[in-house]
Amino acid sequence: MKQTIATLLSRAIESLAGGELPAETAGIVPHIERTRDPQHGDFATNVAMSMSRVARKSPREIAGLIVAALPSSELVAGVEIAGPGFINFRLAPLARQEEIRSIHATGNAYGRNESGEGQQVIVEFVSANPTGPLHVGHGRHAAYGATVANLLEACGYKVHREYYVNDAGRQMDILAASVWLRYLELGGESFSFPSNGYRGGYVREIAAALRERESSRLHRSSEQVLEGVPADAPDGDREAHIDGVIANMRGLLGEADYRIVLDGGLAGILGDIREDLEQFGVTMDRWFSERGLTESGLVADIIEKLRDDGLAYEKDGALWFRASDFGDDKDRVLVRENGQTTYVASDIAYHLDKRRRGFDTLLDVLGADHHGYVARVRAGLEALGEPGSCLEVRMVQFAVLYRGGEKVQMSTRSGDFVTLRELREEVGDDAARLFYVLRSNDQHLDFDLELAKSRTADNPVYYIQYAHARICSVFRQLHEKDMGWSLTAGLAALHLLAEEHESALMTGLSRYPEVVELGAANRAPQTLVHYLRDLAYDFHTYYNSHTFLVEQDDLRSARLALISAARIVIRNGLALLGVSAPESM
RNA sequence: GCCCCGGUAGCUCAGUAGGAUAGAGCGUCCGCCUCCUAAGCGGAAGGUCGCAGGUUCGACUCCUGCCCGGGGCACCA
Repeated sequence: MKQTIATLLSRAIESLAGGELPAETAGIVPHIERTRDPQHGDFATNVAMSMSRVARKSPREIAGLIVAALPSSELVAGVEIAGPGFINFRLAPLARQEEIRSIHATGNAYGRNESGEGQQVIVEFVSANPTGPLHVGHGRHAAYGATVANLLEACGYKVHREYYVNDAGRQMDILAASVWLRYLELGGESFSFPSNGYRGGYVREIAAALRERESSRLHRSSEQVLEGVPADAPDGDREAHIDGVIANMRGLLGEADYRIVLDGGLAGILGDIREDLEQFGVTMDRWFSERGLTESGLVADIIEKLRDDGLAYEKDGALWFRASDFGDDKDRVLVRENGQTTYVASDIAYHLDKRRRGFDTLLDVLGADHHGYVARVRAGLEALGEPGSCLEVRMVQFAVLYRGGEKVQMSTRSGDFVTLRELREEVGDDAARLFYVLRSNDQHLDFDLELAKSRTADNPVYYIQYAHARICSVFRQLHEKDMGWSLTAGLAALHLLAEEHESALMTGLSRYPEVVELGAANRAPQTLVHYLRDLAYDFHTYYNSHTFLVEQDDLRSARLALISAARIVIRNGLALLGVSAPESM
């Protein structure tokens, strides 16, 4: 619909450019928006005001020229110049009727568009360290990333969803040690568990599975494990303590068996995360292993390249990347004094790999606490000859759970944190998916558990779903009352729908494609949620003021054609959000 | 100290490239079920868009400074 107006305007401007308006105005793409006040019609453009400087004419004068040059259209009922130079368009009822026909004709594809022009975008999100189950913060990343990916896909982008698995580094060694120690406990050993180890119940489960597979083959005595290990906190140093345990473990088991324990822990946790996400409606196209990046030699390659290009230097026994030459605050270590590469090196290699796989846009969804990471990865990409602008980062602020006005405490220590799985079980997947994207990603989220569970109008999930269920219910009533209807007849009789509530609902429906496009362009799923709430409102008001199942055949069919169009749009919108559209509630 | 996010109605938040009289939900107050689901609908009250400058025909929106809240500034990831 908006497109129709855009086309008319462009034609008018083209015909004027080089004549009554300067030639430069030909290329101007008019900005068109919905009016806020119905008195101003349906759409408005400020194009006359924005070109007044170039055209050296007053906005109202330009508006007059454009309006005069506008091709006539049966979809536009009126055009007027208002205020400082707005051009307002009032749509003919036919335009809204055509949109309802279009909804029925395109069905599940209604709202999809090609604004993405087939650009390849990789959306990396969640990417939580595989050291334990996902918690509620990751849930927001999952819901946000998945919804943005869905929106982009609906706009014709080629989307790839990816989870970067940090399966290298010290925290994996700590995980391996934690699993092994629990395994030893199951074999009858007793000792105090390292304060720095992973204490969650899931570690015991993984240890039990390891026991199942390996029996007592990997058993060693606690004396052997703790031999020469510095004391743990509070008396000693917890880091030194766990490192000592890890070192002994590697020595006692040998590298192959050490790897068996570590991989068992990794596989157990990743399996859990994957299942959790899939049940949450979030499916990754690929789980990209950090370790694989090192093993393939890419990390070594980029380090060598940077060194060869003079973009890395030795200092204090480490190898530093000149990140500050590329806009970062300071230079970054690529290779530590101990010879190990850093996560910065892996991250740069990883993002270069994304580019090599052909992605135009690298969209990273990161926690607010990772914003410092952006400058160094971008610096790395630029140093390797890639445009820094290909990296787009969206921050997700923290989510805080509330239960009846009380903040729910979350602590990652001691393993009593609230997991995503617990949240999903408590409020349900639909409520969780929608609540997570209810607010802008830039905004801290207060997640009210009681509200998410409540079955009242306050709860946007139920409010929207209820509109869908109600429409389905009307069709069930239709059959119970033994009345009939015909979509063809209904679409032919749409001109009968002249009530205020009816045109409001039609206008609401016709906005959907614009909302999808805008939501994708701004990576802003909350736009879609707010829209669906408004649309549900338009429906509920209509429902309350008019009976659909009337005796008059053509009117009944027209109304049912309208509400079934609403059903299609609600269903499509909820699908993008990953929320179900129940037929009854 | 530097960097990132936020500050809009009592509360939680929207606000599309700078546009016309700043919106929604909740809460508060007043109404509506012999009728397709009251998980709903109608109405009312409620604002110095953190503060101060600047840019222009026009600023919640852009720029500068300041105040408040959250987060980050590792040879951890």
